[in-house]
Amino acid sequence: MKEMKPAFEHKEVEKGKVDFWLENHYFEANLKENQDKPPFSMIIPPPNVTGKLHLGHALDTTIIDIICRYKKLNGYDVLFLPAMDHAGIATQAKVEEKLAKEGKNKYEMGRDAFLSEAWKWKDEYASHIRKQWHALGLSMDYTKERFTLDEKMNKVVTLVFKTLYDKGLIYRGERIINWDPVLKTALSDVEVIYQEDKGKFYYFKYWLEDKKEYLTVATTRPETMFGDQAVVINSKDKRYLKYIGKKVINPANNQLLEIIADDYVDPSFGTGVMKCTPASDPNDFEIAKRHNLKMVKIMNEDASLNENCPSKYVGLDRFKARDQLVEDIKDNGNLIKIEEILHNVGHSERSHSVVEPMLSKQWFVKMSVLAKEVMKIQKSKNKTTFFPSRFSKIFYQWLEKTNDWCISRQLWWGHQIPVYTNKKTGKVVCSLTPLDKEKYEQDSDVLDTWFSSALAPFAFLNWPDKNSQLYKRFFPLSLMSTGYDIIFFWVERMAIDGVEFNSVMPFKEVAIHGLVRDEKGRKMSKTLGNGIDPFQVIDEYGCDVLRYSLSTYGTPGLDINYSTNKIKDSRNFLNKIWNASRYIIGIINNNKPVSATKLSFFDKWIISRFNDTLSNIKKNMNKYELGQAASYLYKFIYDEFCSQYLEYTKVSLQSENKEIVESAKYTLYTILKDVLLILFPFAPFICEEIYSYLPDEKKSIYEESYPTPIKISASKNDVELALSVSDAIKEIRNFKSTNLLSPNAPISLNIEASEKVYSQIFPYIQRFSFADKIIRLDKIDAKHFVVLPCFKLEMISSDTSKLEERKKKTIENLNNEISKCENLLSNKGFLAKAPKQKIEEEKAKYAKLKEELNSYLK
RNA sequence: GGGUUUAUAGCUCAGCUGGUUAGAGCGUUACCUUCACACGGUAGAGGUCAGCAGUUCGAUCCUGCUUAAACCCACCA
Repeated sequence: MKEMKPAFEHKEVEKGKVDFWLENHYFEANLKENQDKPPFSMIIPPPNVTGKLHLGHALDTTIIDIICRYKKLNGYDVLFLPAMDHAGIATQAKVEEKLAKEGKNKYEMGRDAFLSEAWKWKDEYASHIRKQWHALGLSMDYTKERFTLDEKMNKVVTLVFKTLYDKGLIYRGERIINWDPVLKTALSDVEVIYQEDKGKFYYFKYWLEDKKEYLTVATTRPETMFGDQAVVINSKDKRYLKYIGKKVINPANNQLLEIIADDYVDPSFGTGVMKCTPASDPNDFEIAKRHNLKMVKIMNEDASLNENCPSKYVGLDRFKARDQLVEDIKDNGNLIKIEEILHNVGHSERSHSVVEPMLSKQWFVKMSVLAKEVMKIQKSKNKTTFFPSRFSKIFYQWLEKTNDWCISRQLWWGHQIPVYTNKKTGKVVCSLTPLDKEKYEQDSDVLDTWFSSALAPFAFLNWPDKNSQLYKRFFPLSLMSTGYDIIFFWVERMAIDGVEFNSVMPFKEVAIHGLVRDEKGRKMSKTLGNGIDPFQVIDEYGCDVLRYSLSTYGTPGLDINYSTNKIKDSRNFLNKIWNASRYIIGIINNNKPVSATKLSFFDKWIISRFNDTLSNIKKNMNKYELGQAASYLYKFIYDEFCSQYLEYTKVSLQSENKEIVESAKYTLYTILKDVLLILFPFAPFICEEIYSYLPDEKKSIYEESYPTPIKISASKNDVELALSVSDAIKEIRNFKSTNLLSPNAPISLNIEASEKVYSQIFPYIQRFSFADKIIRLDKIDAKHFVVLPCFKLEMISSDTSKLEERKKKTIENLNNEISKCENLLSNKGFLAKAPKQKIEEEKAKYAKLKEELNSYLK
């Protein structure tokens, strides 16, 4: 028989475990032998194939893995499906970056050659990610891995696109979109991050034609003045009414602009006079539509100025052009002032460049129509439940006001839009299959990455094949677990497509978690250098420690401040379990105890504590309150099982009565095994390892099922006796400590108890008090003693001052409590209105306190 | 402007639909190299539950306001 090491050594424990689980198909769903089990399904939020997984991924996947393992132990046929996301923009940017280092350029290479480079990249990173999944101990069904850009997915995407297109829910239109001038693509609204930037507010003179008067117009983006088509005032703004219909000179290019009235303008903002640049601002665009203004684009794809601007500026970058123009206007005497301001500026989520609102022809999904269906379901009893519930509101409110979704991207890496234009006739066709390249030209754009990941809950289960085993058995998903940061990106869109194509929400429940931050609550970032690499934690402390520390120190929906402190705490805890197990396994000595005919009161006490703990843990696991569940487990294992029970069994194990010894062994063994099963979802490696040392058990802890309450009832007397002994030992230790006596200093004790009680408690008191003399009395006749539920204890000492203090304090506390009770019980309102049970409890408490106090005063 | 969250021990956080002597870990003090564990043990110290009102027999918990912090959405040129 192999021996357990004296400390938990993670590398040795983890070695070969994942392979062992894989070989035995423990991660696989939908196996024949599990067909009669109820299904439970989740998918991983597919990580981007752009690089290493970070701590956020580790948190996300650990939570899901814990839930899946828990469900599996509880008799479910669990599908935990792995997948990766092609991450259009992000991956293309990385591949381009890599090519640039090699001196290559995508335009020179051409689309096909570039895509083959991208696929190489994908293959490389996908294999990295798979290794990392294993390192994280994720029990996903690796035989069912999916990728958002594989061929099967392309068919689904095309079908979904065409269906929506035919229904008129996808359309092409020319509108102001968010343009990323670095990546040279359109972005959706959610891909734009607004942040408060320092900027300048420039005030210019717009002279009237007669050059006698001017209007003051302020702008933050002077370079857009080349696209100005009008100057706008509010029709109720008396200051400017007289100018309506007149013309002013654009100081940027000397063109005449008509002064028009539109109620969009806020008279109280700035000067109340606004310039209108229809092709560079969404609000100006709307005004222009109302007034039939021309829409002149003034920028190229890279946000340099185009030929619609004076030749001096053509080709200049927007910010250089801005400075140049301001200089030039200043030289002409038309600059009034420049104000420093803080304003919200949109940045690209990927390139971080300043987003340029720009007129552009793009593809859109009509969200309002689709969102309504989801809202309808969310108001019905078929709604998806959110944990914590407040996210349901956030989810719903977004649906209420979401704008159309810009889904086309000017990239190559992604699902190409299945729309073709007849080269001769110009007729536009959406087709499920590619059309003849001679006759048709396919739209060169690809779809937003989220367009495909939105289909994941059903597409990954082989939809549209509705007869597919996976789809039939596992859709809708039982639970979706993800961070609150991608509710809008992903959860909303999954709901929208899920409902449109399946008529039900694609997941029954959603559990939202927070983000991982550093110990001071700051975001982890490269620039701050405060990031923690999960794989370094695994290397140093082990996967179980990472998993335990990530999943148990947080509250659902709130951010977790992660620190080495938490890592070490987790390591210490797991080491504690390791050692307790080592101790128990040593006692068991390869003979599985089977009978419990003579349980001691401590055995019964720990069993009742275990049953309570189990019930609390289950309650919280079922609400996905992992931290809460783990804290019940921690308290039980550390304080009750290890610190107390394990110590107390040292008495019963030495008994000459074999039944008593066997019963203690039985209790130790049974609880150890059950505790391992409860801990297993959190820390699978160490639990599987310890389990392998248990005699006569199954091949793997994976073949066990979740613990049920241990069917041995403890009476109130057993529990009180256990608590009395615990308290007595604590009192003695406290006495020694406060008197600066060493813990094993001899002491003489008198105990007032019945013969029966005394015989039960004596061996415990003796062993843990190191008493050299204990005498049982019918009545303690001393000044200083301690009152316990089952007996009284007198510590004999030459210096009783500390005992006196202690007793005084105890009596004081009792008196405080008693007066609280008295106040409550004499309160007429309380007696009239409080629930009867509460009143009874309070009376009982009062009686007990009073009795205890009397015992001291007698 | 709209919305959400947070405020509990020196630090990081629990407190499970209102009644507890308000808890844990780290840190800290004293003691212990006791035969599972120094990645340990024992015993302590440490809290006006941000503030003010209200509801209630009773509020850390519910409501309102105030203060402080974080986040999300929308956005004014």
